[in-house]
Amino acid sequence: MCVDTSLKGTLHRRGLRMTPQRQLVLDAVRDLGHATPEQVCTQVQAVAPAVNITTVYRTLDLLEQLGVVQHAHLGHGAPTYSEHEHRHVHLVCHSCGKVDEAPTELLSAVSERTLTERGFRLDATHVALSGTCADCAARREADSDDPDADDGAGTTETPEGGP
Amino acid sequence: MCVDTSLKGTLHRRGLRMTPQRQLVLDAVRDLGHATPEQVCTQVQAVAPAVNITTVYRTLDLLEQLGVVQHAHLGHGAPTYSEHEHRHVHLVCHSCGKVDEAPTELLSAVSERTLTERGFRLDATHVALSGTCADCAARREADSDDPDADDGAGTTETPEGGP
DNA sequence: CTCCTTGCAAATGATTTGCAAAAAC
DNA sequence: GTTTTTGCAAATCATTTGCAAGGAG
Repeated sequence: MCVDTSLKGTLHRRGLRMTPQRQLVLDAVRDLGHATPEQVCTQVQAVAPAVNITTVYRTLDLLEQLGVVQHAHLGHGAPTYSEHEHRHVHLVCHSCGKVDEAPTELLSAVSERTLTERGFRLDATHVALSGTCADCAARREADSDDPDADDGAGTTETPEGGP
Repeated sequence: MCVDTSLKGTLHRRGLRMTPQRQLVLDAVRDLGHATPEQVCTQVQAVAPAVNITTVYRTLDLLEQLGVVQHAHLGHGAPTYSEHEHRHVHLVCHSCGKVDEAPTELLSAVSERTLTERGFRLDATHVALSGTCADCAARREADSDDPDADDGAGTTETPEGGP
């Protein structure tokens, strides 16, 4: 093997240092699949309570620069981190917040089209597709035909029609 | 039958009141196409400097509940608001931050597929597709063609504007 | 006149930064 | 021993909230 894929090797090649915190953060990201910095921190602190959230933020940043992890924006505020190898498209339900994953090839046709028509190179892994998951769609349909009651602030009525 | 589409009418139907601030915020959203609360605020304050950003946030929230505007998450932190009628898919360059728009039908095939395969109802208007725009792709290619290994750690380049 | 809205200031929540102590090499 | 990393606390940024004054119906 010419290329050392271990975290230690990747760090050393850049003159950076291996620390338990860095390994823990990477483990947490791998473990959680896709997680916010806070979730990663919680996971890390389950093993090493002394680890500060600041370190988690810094380490996630570093690991991303190293190409070991990547982040995606799921719609609301929090970015989520996952392994760089673990490429997928996120499907986020904006009703219940559930995050599902789909293969990146789901968007390959779209990707081709944006490239051809606009020269826009779509990055499927950073994409979060918003919508309503099956469960929530069923719940809504059963409840009433309310096409877009976002957070149900008390108003049951939405007079908007089609264009 | 005759649905009053004016802001005043929409408000009155709910027992809410028409104010100059509300009209200004709506005008700004329409004017800007897709804008963050801060950008909306700046636009509004160009006409009425006394309007507070708090009011802008509250008004955008209200207008969204009324179905008059909607927000989309473009990837980084700031949500952007646009008219509900003005439905489009956002194409965000995560290198230069430029926002382009595409017709929603760009995702119709994907939408159908997620619905059939998973019961997931895609909301194309809340979607922001991330990628690299034509200009930035050209710039990168000229620099060096390294599509997968997103190094950039030691280089002078900062791919994301950063908060 | 009554209740909705606004503006201000302070609270909140997430992320960042400066710096001295601790750890890695 | 030298340089990188960490932990803490304070700073920052965007957004929200409480409350009294102001404005719409």
